[in-house]
Amino acid sequence: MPELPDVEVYKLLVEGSCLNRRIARAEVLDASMLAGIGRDELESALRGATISSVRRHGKHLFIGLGGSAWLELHFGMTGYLEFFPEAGGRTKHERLRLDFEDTSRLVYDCQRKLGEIGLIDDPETFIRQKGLGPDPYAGNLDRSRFAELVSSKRGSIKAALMDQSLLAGIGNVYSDEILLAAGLHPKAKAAELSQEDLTRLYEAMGRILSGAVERGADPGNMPGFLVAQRRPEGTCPRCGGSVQKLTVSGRSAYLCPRCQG
DNA sequence: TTCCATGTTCCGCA
DNA sequence: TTGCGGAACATGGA
Repeated sequence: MPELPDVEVYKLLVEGSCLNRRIARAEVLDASMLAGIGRDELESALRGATISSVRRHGKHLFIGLGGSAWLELHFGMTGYLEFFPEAGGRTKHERLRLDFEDTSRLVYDCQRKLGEIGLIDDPETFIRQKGLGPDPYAGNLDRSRFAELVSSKRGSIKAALMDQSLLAGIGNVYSDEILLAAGLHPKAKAAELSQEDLTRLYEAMGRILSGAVERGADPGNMPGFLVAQRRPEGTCPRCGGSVQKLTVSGRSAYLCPRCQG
């Protein structure tokens, strides 16, 4: 589920397990996922590099390779990272494998291949070129700026939250979580929200994103969240009522009609 | 077999 | 100009 909280968890994983490790061997297992670089070029850029830092903006992860190069990862709908302390760890749909000198291994897996693997010089430039909006995690975006951005959109509030050029990192699942926590209907017009609505929304966003990261963004370990109820017969984690499914701006939206009337 | 899926991008149409 | 619906991408589970 690679939205902001998931990618933040991957960032913490790489920071906790790969920092200062030197890559002995890099293997691209599916070159069709590479963006703007060839297999040989990427593998040789990775080989011998030491992981020096990790950054995240929205749904993008940037792994510093020392010097001025960064490995850039996007996870599409099905991508994830897994770290293996021992040699030989495998996952089902490996697309990139980094073997460190101490035989530990980091695998990028992406079943549906809708993600992206790239090599960039500078995250700031990349973010600008992609046209990504500010990242709303952990106080990176203040309330008044958030209100200004959201109010500037003409469409639904759900579409606004998911617009990566407005705010980077919120996708379909977390937009639903945030709207339930704020008690706002996904089809409400962004530009028509009151200051009180915007404040509730901002605070709900902060709580949901931080809460999800604290729980490892694991749907099986997120009591009080809507994520496990995205199904027929799902019940609202706040009031116990039935969850409703709608299509909003082309995506499936789950909501509680009672809490989000 | 058909429908659906956490993302992004492009096209046509309001 | 903005936004929406639909399709495409690639793959697999229900």
